[in-house]
Amino acid sequence: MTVILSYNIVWLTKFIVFVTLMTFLLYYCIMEIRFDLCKSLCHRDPQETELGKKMIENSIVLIDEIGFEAFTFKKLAQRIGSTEKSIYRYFENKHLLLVFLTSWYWEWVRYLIEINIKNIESAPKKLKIAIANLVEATAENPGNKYINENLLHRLVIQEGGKAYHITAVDDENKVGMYLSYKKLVKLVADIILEVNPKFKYSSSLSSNLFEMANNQVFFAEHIPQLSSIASGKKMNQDLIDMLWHFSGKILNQEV
Amino acid sequence: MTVILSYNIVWLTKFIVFVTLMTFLLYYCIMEIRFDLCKSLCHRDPQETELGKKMIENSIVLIDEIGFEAFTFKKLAQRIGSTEKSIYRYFENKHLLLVFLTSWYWEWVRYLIEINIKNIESAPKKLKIAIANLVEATAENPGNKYINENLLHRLVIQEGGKAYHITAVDDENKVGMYLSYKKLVKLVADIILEVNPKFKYSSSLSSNLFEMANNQVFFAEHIPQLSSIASGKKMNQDLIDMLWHFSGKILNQEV
DNA sequence: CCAATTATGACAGTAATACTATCGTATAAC
DNA sequence: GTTATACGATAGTATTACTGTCATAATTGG
Repeated sequence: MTVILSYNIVWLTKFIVFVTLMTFLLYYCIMEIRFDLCKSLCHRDPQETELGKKMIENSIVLIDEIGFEAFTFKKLAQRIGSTEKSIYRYFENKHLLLVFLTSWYWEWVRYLIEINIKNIESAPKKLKIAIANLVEATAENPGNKYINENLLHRLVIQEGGKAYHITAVDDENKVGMYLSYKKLVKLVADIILEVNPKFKYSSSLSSNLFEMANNQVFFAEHIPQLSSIASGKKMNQDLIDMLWHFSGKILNQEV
Repeated sequence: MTVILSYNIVWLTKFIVFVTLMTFLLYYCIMEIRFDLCKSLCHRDPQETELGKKMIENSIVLIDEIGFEAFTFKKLAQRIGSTEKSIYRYFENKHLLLVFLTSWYWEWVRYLIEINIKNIESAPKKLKIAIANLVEATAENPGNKYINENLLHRLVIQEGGKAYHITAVDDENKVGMYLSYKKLVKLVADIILEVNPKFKYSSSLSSNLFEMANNQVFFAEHIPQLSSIASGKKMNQDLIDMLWHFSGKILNQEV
């Protein structure tokens, strides 16, 4: 009897170890959120290979460190112990890598907003959640093992506009390269219309919330005279309050 | 008597010709508005020489044609029949040329707003004029013989953000490179405070008016799903109406 | 009006950038 | 066990973003 019991305990232990390992494995999988981005963005999807993930992970760090202008595929290759050519097999050029990164970021923000408003009835509450998420897309839970959302957000604040402020903007738009941003802006524009169905400028207010949020953080941190928000611990909350104040006034919603 | 009269007529004619010529000369001088920009922006002030003016005039056209990324001093030199080296004697690099051009533009907008609100008493009217001027800085009167303000405005809409979205933003800010933009934002922020002295976010609303105006034009023309404004003949008026509507709501001013 | 200074053009040169091409090997797929 | 493919290694090219030198033209000062 004691022998059988001890056998059972051994198997139970083994089972528990197995379940724990599977949980970690599952967690590992969940921790690697993958987004279906526009096919034109890359030759090969970097989310599907180890090398590709290394490129994503380290390009974010490197661009954040030295800025997009100084960033080159050669430097990235050196950092991940690969070659320029291998990176070119994934991305046609560094500009498309930037569009990939910003698209991934906007997908991530949309994903966050969507899960957070899922069970919310009140439209103003939805808008409040959307604003909070677009300002602090990183704080709550890290969504990905190899993508540092905090850094990525900083990157989008610093370099995001360069993704579409280019000569070929019309061609790139035609093949759907800015779809992630458009879908996000539409999501929030629809919430805005829920709050005030008669409002004429839902798309402009929506896109301006995103642009203004990032811009005001940039100003607060680098050209403070251009912003009423001060950088520091309270910055994000102050920014959320301001965006919410503006939206409330514009949409005739008393808060 | 007739002889004396005819003599008088000859002198009168000469006088008229002289006055006309002087008027043209004066007009010529007025047509070349010069702004005192930050000394760090250029080695030699291009506004003071023929070659420098050629650089300004043609860099605007060239950047508008091929985009800032593809723009090089070599191409500009070829276009004006000069050499790379000569351009480097005026500007350290193409980035500083861009900062120079955008600064000139912001000085020009501030100049326009200031002369147009000079004799206005009502603060809301001042704000309305400011908004109209920041959207249509070009329409009324061309301010400069060698600078095409229309093109320059398009350039600022397309490439303006790149002037400060750089790694060295803090250093450049320290030496006063963005002073023109700061002064303009301050001018409008003060008008906003005149409209509503209790308003907490005057700087942010002011900078956002400028950023939003340019951004929404860019979206309207290139990624229309991101804007409620449609490109075309009515675009500018629609944009003015929207900015005025937003400002009015935010500042509790019924329009 | 001449001397001195300064601005420009002509030409050369360099390190880095933004790619493209070829080839051998390792690895995964069928 | 062959075949496809992914990757690394190496080489090469046109262009970019500058810097340096020198002769000449234009402007300024006395």
